[in-house]
Amino acid sequence: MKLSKQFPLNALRVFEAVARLGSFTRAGHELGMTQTAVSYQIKLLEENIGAPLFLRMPRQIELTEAGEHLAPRVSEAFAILVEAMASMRKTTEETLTIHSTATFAQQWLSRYLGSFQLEFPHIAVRLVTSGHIVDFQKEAADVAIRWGRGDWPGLISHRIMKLDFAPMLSPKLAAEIGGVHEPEDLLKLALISAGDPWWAQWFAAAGVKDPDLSRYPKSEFGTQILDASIAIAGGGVAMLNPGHFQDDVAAGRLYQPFELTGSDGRDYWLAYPENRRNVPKIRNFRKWLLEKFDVQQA
Amino acid sequence: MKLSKQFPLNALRVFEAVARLGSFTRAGHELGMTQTAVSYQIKLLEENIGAPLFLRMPRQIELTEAGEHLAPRVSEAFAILVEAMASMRKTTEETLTIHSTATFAQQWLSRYLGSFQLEFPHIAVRLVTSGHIVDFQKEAADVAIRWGRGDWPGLISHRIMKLDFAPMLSPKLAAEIGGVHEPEDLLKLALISAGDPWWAQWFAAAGVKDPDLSRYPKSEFGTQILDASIAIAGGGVAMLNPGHFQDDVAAGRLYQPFELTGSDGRDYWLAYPENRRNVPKIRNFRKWLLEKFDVQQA
DNA sequence: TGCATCCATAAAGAGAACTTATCCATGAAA
DNA sequence: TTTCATGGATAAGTTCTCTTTATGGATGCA
Repeated sequence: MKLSKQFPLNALRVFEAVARLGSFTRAGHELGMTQTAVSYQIKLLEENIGAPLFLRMPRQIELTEAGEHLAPRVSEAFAILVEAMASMRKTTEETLTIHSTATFAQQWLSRYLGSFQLEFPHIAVRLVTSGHIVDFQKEAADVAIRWGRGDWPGLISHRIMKLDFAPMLSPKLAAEIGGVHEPEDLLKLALISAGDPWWAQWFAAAGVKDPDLSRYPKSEFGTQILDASIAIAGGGVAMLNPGHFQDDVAAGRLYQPFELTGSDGRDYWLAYPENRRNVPKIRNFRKWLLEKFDVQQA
Repeated sequence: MKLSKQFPLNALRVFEAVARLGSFTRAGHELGMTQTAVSYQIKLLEENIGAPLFLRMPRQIELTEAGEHLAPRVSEAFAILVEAMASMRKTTEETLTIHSTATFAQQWLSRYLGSFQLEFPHIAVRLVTSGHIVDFQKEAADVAIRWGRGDWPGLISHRIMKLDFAPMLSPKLAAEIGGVHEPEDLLKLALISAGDPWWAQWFAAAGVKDPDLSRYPKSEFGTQILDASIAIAGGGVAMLNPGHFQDDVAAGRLYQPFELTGSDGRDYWLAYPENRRNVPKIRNFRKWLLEKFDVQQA
């Protein structure tokens, strides 16, 4: 179906109002234009069709046969458009799409999102976890939780969590080797995702010279969640973000032998497009999230 | 349902084309506008909705979830509008509404209209007979057959038949009184619609002095058809337009004793609004009608 | 590496649509 | 009957949306 540029959409909109209100003047009033403009549009439409749509009586107008035929179809079509646009606006206003790293989603969001829903029951949340960094141009995302340096152009970023890391293992495994007292003790155990640069960085910070990490398998699992699962199962020592695994530590599933944490200068950030900072659902989410992390807000 | 002036109808039209063709450039081409204009309209719509409708990939675009949701509704609505307008145009282009006097409709149009339908099979004819003079402003009429002086402002008028009149009666009735030889003979018979000024006018033209028409009943029947029926039934002499009753004369039902006809300067005219003279159905009807009456055409 | 394709942006221009001012016709009220 | 209020039509001038022109950036293809 082709809709040429000269299809009189505006005139039809005006016609709909006039047909419904039975008056040029009233229609103009509703549409926020003068009676003259209404008259002009109706004339345009009548010329386009080639037949009068209204009978001009002294102090009133009446639909002609043609107008009587056209009116219901026009209002039906416009009703569909209005309804479609309304539902569109509603869903975009009321569903918040969060892109997040898998780890953050699982270890943090999944636990606390409930309180957000309670606080903002009319906002539906769609949580999308993806490995790659979100491009707001290309994905229908409202906000993203990323890690990095927070210097993304066009985005507003709030640091929500320091991304530091420390070795963690199951208390049982630690006991098996008579406890972990010195950083070097860790080298007796399997290092999970040993290829991760965080290992070398942490050992360097701990003053361990030449830990020879090359003798461990180089496999990497990509998400801390997996590393953590292995560690909890006693499969070795994982390099994890303590902030994410406080619960497991508290429950005795994981044990962090050293306070020392490493950091590569990258942290967790909440980010969203600068030009959408005032969209209510985004503002609400930002406020809620930053409060949870006790971040000073502007 | 209210459709405010800023409801983005144009943008929706553009959106429909883009969604269907999958390209700003192609949509612009179809709509007869540049890619830039399409881009502008889509952006407008996206701002109005508050969510992107297309994912901008390097060399292609893709509907977002939102766009995917909106597109079918929009095309449905526009399909209804297009269909309604098309059927509207079609019926107004293809049905010709003729307003006519009852006499002309019955005595002339009803007999010859068939040949018009044969010649223009795609034009449907609606024939409306009405006593009052048609106001093209107030009635959905395309053409009118009227009698008068042809000097109606805003209308184009073609004289199609002289409106003259002559006494007519049934041959049988004429024989009963030994034939009608002199105008005075008519006064022996009942004069139908004797109050009609045409009687006085005709007798004056015939040189009959003081016919004393007041002794006849003053009843008038309004249409020549009725007068004619009475005359055919032998109920008296009627003052009729010979042009309308040629067939009855030929068939021996009526008899016109004198060649002399009266006229009050008013004739039958085909009339239609000046500004619609080039509407095809009107042009076709005018040509056909004037040919039937051998009228010189411009 | 160069060319073609496709969309985005900025600035300037065109033209449709709107407003102001005025008129006309009619019905109701004085 | 005259006057006033209502509702629409018309003409001319103006506004402002939409469009185009010009340009740039990104990507895929040869």
